[in-house]
Amino acid sequence: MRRLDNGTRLSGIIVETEAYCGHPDRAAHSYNGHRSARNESMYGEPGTAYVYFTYGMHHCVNVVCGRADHPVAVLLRALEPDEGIDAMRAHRTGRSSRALRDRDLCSGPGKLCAALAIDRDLDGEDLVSGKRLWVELVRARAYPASALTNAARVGVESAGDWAGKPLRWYLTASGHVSRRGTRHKAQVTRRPGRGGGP
DNA sequence: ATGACGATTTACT
DNA sequence: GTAAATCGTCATA
Repeated sequence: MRRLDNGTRLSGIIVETEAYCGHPDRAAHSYNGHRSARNESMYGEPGTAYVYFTYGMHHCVNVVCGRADHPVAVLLRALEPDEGIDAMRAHRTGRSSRALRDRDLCSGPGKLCAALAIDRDLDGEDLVSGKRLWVELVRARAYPASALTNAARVGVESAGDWAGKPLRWYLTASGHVSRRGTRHKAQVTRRPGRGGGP
């Protein structure tokens, strides 16, 4: 993923994602066909950015993957910082003067948005041909399916049957994923289906 | 108009 | 481990 922020280039390799599967997915903002000004971009063309604001202080960014009017999207949960690391650190440094390590800059959906200066102003951006924020295929051959871990999504405990579905994907060996150091339920490494995986 | 609640992060015990 | 921070959105009145 790359960002051009007032002339500063910020980029990172996507190492963790989660899928949100539209109408039937109780954890998705588009559950049961919910549609409002907030999530309108989920109903856009595939490749559209869906950026939302949550908990009164954080932004999260998704890549819309379903056809127009099919509100399916993939949440970007972590990046391995690449370009513009100093600028990312500056964006992430809040009150604490303690310097963050590289692996803490983008290891969460809210963190990566702060690091790349992503907010609602970028909601609806075309991530294929956008000039401010876009996704490129990089180093694709370096990661065989066996390098991926497939697990339950984070923060969707109240989503009933959908809470436990293995829709989170991350590079097993990456030191840049979210929730390091916390134990989670049994994870199953699987071969991704068509279009699956980060 | 009012109240509850987040696809989270951070600080603190 | 638990709790606070902080506000747009949505359901209810």
